[in-house]
Amino acid sequence: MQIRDVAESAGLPAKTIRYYEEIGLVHPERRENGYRDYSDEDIHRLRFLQRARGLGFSIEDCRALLSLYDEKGRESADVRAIAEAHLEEIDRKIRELQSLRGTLAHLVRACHGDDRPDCPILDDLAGGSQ
Amino acid sequence: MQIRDVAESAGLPAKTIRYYEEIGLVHPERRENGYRDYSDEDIHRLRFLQRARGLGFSIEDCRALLSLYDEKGRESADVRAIAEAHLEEIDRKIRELQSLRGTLAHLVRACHGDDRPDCPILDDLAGGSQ
DNA sequence: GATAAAGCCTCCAGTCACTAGAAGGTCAAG
DNA sequence: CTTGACCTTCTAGTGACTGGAGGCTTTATC
Repeated sequence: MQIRDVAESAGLPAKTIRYYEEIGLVHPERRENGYRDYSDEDIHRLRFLQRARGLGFSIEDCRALLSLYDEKGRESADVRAIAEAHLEEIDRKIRELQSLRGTLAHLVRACHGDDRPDCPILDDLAGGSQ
Repeated sequence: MQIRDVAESAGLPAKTIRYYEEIGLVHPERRENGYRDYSDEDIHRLRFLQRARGLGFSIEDCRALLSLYDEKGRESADVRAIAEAHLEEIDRKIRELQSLRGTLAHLVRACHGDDRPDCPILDDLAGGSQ
């Protein structure tokens, strides 16, 4: 299968697929004319990547997950550890964003938002916690 | 004031302060020896940047906010518009992360996480929604 | 006065995960 | 035989820094 069809079937842009090859996540064959030729196995790996990236795993996480996937005798605990670390990271980000949201929402509420120049948002940014 | 002290007083690494100059957010004077010399005004702007970046505003948002800050006759509505757009962006990110969290937490719960090789996390990544 | 350490300068390269675009080869249809 | 849609490689750009090399200047110590 050539790159265009793989792109459609895996839900990834062709550029991205070439990039994944460059960093060693897939290794498609080449035809005589130099075109990439993807096996079912390659397509499978690309779908795996598409899903894992969609869940926010980093490329390095994906590399680790793929190698665990290749490994027949792996322990599910290893996979779970990666997923749990990622979950914690997500929780940390959510908490951070929520706290940020609180501060900003407070400032937006305080600003009258009309044609007058005085603005609590700028005032806070300029010297808030001094 | 020279860069080291500014860095401490604004809570930004010296490298970052030089970078902000490179992209035109501050314009410190130079001494005879070529060292940067920051005025109170410069330091003020850098603190402003540190706070705004801390609230997650992009550099371009910061540039806009600073120019509104400089502008005596600005309308607070302009500032509020930037802040509100940013708030929506934050809300969008929080929602996305929460949905992602749900999916991932579900997978982690389903995985027994022991020394056996079968693993619902990998199974899902490999062929989840087909 | 000599020297060493700390601090300043510029410039280049790297980060992450792509993405855009240029220049050129290949293939199928009309 | 030409057109147009593919494919290839290569380089450079994104955002917001960060690290490091190589080379001044200043400050502290002997």
